[in-house]
Amino acid sequence: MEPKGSYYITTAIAYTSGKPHIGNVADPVVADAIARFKRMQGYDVYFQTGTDEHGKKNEQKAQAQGISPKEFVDGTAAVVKGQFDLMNLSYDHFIRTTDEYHVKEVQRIFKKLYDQGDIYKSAYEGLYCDECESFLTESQLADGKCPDCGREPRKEKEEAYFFKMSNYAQRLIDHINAHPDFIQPVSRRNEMMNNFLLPGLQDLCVTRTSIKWGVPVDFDPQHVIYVWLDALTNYITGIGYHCDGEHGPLFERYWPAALHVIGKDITRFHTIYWPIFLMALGLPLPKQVFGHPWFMMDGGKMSKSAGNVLYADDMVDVFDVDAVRYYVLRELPFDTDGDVTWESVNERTNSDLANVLGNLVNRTVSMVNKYFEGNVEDCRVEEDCDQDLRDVVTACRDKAAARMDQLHTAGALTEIFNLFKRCNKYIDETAPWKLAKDTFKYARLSTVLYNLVDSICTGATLLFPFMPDTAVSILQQLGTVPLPWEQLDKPRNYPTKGGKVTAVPEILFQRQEIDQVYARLEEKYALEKAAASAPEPDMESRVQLGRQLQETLKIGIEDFAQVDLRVAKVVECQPVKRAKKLLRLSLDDGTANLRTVASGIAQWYKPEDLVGHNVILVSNLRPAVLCGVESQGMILAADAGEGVKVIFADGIPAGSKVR
RNA sequence: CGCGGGGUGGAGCAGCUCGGUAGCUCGUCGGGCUCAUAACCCGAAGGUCGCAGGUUCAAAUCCUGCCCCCGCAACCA
Repeated sequence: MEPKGSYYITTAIAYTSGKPHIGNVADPVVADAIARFKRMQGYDVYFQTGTDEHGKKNEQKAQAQGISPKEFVDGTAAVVKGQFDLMNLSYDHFIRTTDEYHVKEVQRIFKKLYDQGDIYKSAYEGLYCDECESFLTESQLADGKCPDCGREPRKEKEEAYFFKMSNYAQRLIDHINAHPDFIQPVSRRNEMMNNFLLPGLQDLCVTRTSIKWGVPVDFDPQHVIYVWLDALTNYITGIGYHCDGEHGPLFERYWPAALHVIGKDITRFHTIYWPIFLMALGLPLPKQVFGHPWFMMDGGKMSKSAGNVLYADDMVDVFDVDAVRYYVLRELPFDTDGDVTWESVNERTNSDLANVLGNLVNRTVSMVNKYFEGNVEDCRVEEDCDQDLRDVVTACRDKAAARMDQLHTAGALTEIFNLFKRCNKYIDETAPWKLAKDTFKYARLSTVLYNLVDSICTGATLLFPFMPDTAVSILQQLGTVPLPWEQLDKPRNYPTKGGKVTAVPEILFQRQEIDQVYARLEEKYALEKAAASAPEPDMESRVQLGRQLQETLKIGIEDFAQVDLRVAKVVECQPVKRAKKLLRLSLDDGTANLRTVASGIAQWYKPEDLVGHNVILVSNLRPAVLCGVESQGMILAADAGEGVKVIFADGIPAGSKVR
């Protein structure tokens, strides 16, 4: 494949104040799909993401937890990285603004800009809240009071360094006018021009003295470099920029960046301040900045306080990584904010992934096995509709690429799914099951299945940048590997003789009813809540427990094997009359008959707490009569300090043997 | 008059830069098929394109006015 040049793509670095939600992982996911697509096309791609770790908020949160800021951000950076990795991101470098090389370089950049007169020392004047130790803007005020603590702010002056934006404003305006694609989508460009550039750019305050957790100005250490000069520069420090001009090889190879993918709220910083910083450093500007819109939930902005936050890991738990990636790439709107709901995620997963794609692969593999024992061969017995199918398939690559060039991941996915839909239609048109009834038509039948498998290979390869695991799984089932880019606009890439599909089709995405989705969520939240409320035993009790365990009689595996443990579902539950402690449970133990068990847990559980849950049953215990109830077994529970906790086995089918 | 974005069949969106048959997905209804994950394929119903004016042979699209919703603080892309 011919090399097509370098392509450096970055996401905004994530602020490490807590666990990122689905909106926060949206831009890395979009960037990942673009990066993977460009790689597939033969570009020399470098993909960087990371975390922004300095600032007051982290300082405060660390203090509240009684740990150092670094300890705090080490923890949250790991959480962020965990979520990113969960989403299967193919970044080449994960930068942290606390990385030493970054900190050092930020200091050098600051010094350089100061020495050349772009940064000057002055005083920041504004409303200051003593309680919160922070400056407030007019728009932040709630009834003239501090929005956090409700106190009256006072006028305050703070010594600070400023960046002289006016030096470069006109150059930037000219650049934006000369490069209409620089800011995407265009609506953002108008906003920047009308609001900030044309009215006259204010100088930007680039240091604070009220913050300690940050990069200190090395020649004036009571000043800490404020967020933008620290955070934005990650895009160059991460690939080895050096102020003295002795850049690392990556910098020479990849700068200027092809694309910064960011959320729309920080468009201003990426399309005004960042380009100006770069001009001041004498560096070329990134080619494009994409300020994507947001996911809304229930029509409002996602926020923890409103309780309408969706987290990637929850979504991955209920659906699947690739389903979540698909949803983000398919539904994250390009120009205006869009809603995300569990219903819509479920709908997309069912209709596009399970029905259209999953079922297509499934029925194709099944038919190849059923009619040809897994062997695919192109007998070239063609009919008219074959060419139409091929036209759609071979045109798909360039259509998808065109959409990707516009950064429309949704559009590209629509093109790819049109290919899969065309395949489903082709099956209907050719009706292989009818051909199979006539021995004379086997050559035609074979051709039809070949065309199908061949088409799906092309579709699956194109799908790879968006849903890597799924693409690979499909290709594996078809007994092949991803195709090279330059083959994708041609038919018959699948080996025309001797191709073989897997013997048993694998379900790619399982359909779920929305009730099941909610049930799984509730279960998950309940488990998390229980886990969070379970206190960790202290050291003393750990030692004591260790002694107890040593003293208990050792038994052999054969002894344990005599106990038959089974998962059973509680179908009914009521208190036992005349008994304070007993509940009478009716259990489905996987047999045709319900089993009655009396359990001494009435103090800790109400009947409705148990019904519908699965528990673990000792099924071969000799029956006993308790308070007039014949108990045919017992269920497992743990003495958990104050109370007793039943051991649930939800999600495991009734009757399963525990061992 | 702070700035910006939006209002298109039941739901969610595209179309608007460069006026000319109103498109997609889901849902609903009817039909087909049985290889397949109750799936797949075909067809139908359903829209005064927020309201009122204007420009034009022609406006969802351009212009003006008005109404409504949402961002521009905080945890947050």
